[in-house]
This record gives sequence, C-alpha cells and structure tokens, in this order.
Amino acid sequence: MRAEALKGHLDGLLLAALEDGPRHGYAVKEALRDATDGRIDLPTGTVYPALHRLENAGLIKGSWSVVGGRRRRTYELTEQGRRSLAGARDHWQEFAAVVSAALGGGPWPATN
Amino acid sequence: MRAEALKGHLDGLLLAALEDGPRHGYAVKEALRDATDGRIDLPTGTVYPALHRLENAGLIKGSWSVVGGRRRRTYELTEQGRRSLAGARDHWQEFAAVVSAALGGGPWPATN
DNA sequence: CTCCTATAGGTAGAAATGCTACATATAGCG
DNA sequence: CGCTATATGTAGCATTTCTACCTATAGGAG
Repeated sequence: MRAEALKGHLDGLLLAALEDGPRHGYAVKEALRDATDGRIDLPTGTVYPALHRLENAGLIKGSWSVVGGRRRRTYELTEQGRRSLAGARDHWQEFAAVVSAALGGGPWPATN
Repeated sequence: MRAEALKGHLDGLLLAALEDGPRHGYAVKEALRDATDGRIDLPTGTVYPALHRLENAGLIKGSWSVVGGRRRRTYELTEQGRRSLAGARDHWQEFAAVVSAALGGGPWPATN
C-alpha cells in the first residue's frame, strides 16, 4: 500500500491503537501492522516522531519504564486524545464518503 | 473538510473529473466542487500546479484555446491517465477498507 | 563466544504535496 | 468606473511521511 496515502490520517490510526489501553511505541507499530494484515507497516522513523507530535499536542501521555532490561516509553490517551479520536472518526467517515462518491464515478455535473 | 486529508488522493480525483471528456482547469475545479456539494473546493494554487504535475507525468494532455476572449488550457486523459485512474480507484478501495477497519475500532490484537 | 535477529528508542535530512498569498488579464454587470 | 466571476499562473511556506542512519539489550544459532 502506498504509504504516502496515509498523510493526514495516521494520527487517528495511532490514537485508535491506544484506545484499548496503554502501549509503547514499538507495540503500536506492531498492533497497526497486525490489525491491517501487514498492509500498514510503518517504519520506526515514522512512528516515533508521530508519537512525539501527538504527545506535544497533548493527545497522548507517555511515561518511561524498564521491562526486560529494555527501556520503554508507554503511551496512553488523554481525555483530549479521546475527543480527537472521535473527531478523527467523524472526519474520516465524511472524507471517505466524499472521495468514494467523487472517485467512484457517478455522472459528473455538466460544465461548459 | 480538513483539506490536508486529500494528500495523496487528489490526483485520482482530478483524473476522474476528466474521465467524461476534456475540461479546462477552472472547470475541473468547479466540477469537483459541485460533485462534492462544495466539500472539496480547491484553491487555484492547488489545482493548476496539480494539473501541471499530471501533465508532466503524461497522465493528461493539455492544449490552448481562446473562448470568449479568455485563454483556456483544456486537458484530456491520456491512455496512461486512464490506466492510472483505474489504479487510483483500486488503491482507494483498499486504502479505505483498511483505514475504516483499523479506525472503526474492531478489537485490536493483543500485544504485550 | 560471536554473530545475527528481534526488540526498543531515537534523529537528520530529503521528498512530496497541498496551501496562502500574490500577480495578471478579460468579460460583464450595476 | 468599480466589482465580481472567469481563467491561469508562480513563489514560498507548512506539514507530514520516508529513507537512512545511530544506539542499546536480549536471546538464539553457530
């Protein structure tokens, strides 16, 4: 799947991956990959900066821990993040409907 | 509608607007706006560069004319453009299905 | 023990793409 | 005459994802 197609929709997906409970960054990447049958397999250079962005925006909150000798930064949704996720779902629905209609091909309005 | 959401999907929409026959740039913009009930109302600074990109890529072919004292550049799909449009539709279908599934919320696979 | 892979986090710089703001020019209406 | 719609265009900005790197630990293969 052309990954650039995600532009503008990744944040919602990352938030959704955290909806069921806290996860660390690497687990978010894996969850997204597994949930989409491998079709969305983000490079780490995309995941980590995106999580930092979301944290800076106050949509998720991270905390350090050490598990099995490896340090982890575990993220969870903030209240604002939950609201943002709900908004992302609404926007996606509208966006998908509009693009599907326009692309799918019904007759286009006549223009001179 | 958040306009950045279009990133990566605009080309397909522009190609679709030309599927039924040639149109000039301004008409493409209007057709897209009318077909989407005003939800996709692109600024000219988006439309014209995008059409130039598509022409450079060989997906559309433009030609100058003068109608009512105004110069127009009329575009039509090339064969390659038609194939690209078909591909864009396929990619959109898959993309929309994957994002809808991941965002829509079924249970996420467990990860430690 | 050493090498390789998976796990875990990260940054720097490039590439793509849509937007804002501006510039130009004609037609037509009030 | 000025304003709006039509018609095309460019320059530079902003955002976002990607590629290519770097660091480090755990654990299995050899």
